[in-house]
Amino acid sequence: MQVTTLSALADGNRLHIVELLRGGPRTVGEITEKLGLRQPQVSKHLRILSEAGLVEVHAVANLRIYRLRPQGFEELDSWLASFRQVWEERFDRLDDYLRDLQSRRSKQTD
Amino acid sequence: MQVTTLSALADGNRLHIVELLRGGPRTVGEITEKLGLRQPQVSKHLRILSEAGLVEVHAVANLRIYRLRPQGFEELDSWLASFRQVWEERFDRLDDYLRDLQSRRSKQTD
DNA sequence: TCTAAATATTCCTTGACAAGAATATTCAAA
DNA sequence: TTTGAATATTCTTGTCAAGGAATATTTAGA
Repeated sequence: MQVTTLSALADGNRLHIVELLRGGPRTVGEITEKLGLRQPQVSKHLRILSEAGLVEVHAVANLRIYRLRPQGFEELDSWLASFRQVWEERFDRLDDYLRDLQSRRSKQTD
Repeated sequence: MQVTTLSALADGNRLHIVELLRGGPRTVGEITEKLGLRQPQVSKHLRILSEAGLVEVHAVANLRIYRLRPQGFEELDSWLASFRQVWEERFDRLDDYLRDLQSRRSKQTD
């Protein structure tokens, strides 16, 4: 799992941007207005999301239309999926671990 | 979606800890050894993961056994699921958006 | 060509966070 | 009860990232 993807999402404003874009493509100006931020900050956040592969741009005249980029979320999704499998198969291995621990300790005292 | 969850995961060392714990419960000492970090840093990282609800502790004597806490990942999982739905239903709404844009612009020139 | 709108970039300052070092706490065993 | 092992906490320092302000860039239209 890439840290850059998670770092990009680990910010309130960027999370808001992503959730706004879930409703469809948006212009920088629209995002700025909807979130009540200043335009330069929005551009900076979009750059970070873009470098993480989570959004992509489409230029029309002097407008920049941003939209989500599903591939950017895929890695995160399959990473989480791998955990789901672990939990379903052998959810709580604490008991096993405690037994192991017990036997290791009794060996020490041998 | 909680920022604290994502922030907790947005760190290389903590990601490693989580992936190590995917293999089952581990002691602070074991984590320290496996990751080649210093013990205090591991305790600090575990505290952050713990406060984010991603891991939980079980105390045995002077050992602390940490394990993953599935509920902590659930929110992230269902958040991602909500995106999956959006993509499957109406993946690329860029064309629609561009049409809207076009019509809005032509109205301006009227 | 000039202007205004939309967006990106740069520079600066401040706050948060990670690592290091030292120390405190808790527990089992002698 | 003292000691050593396992773990947590505190304090300090350096680094990085976010926001603010100012400015650059691009484009359509007059």
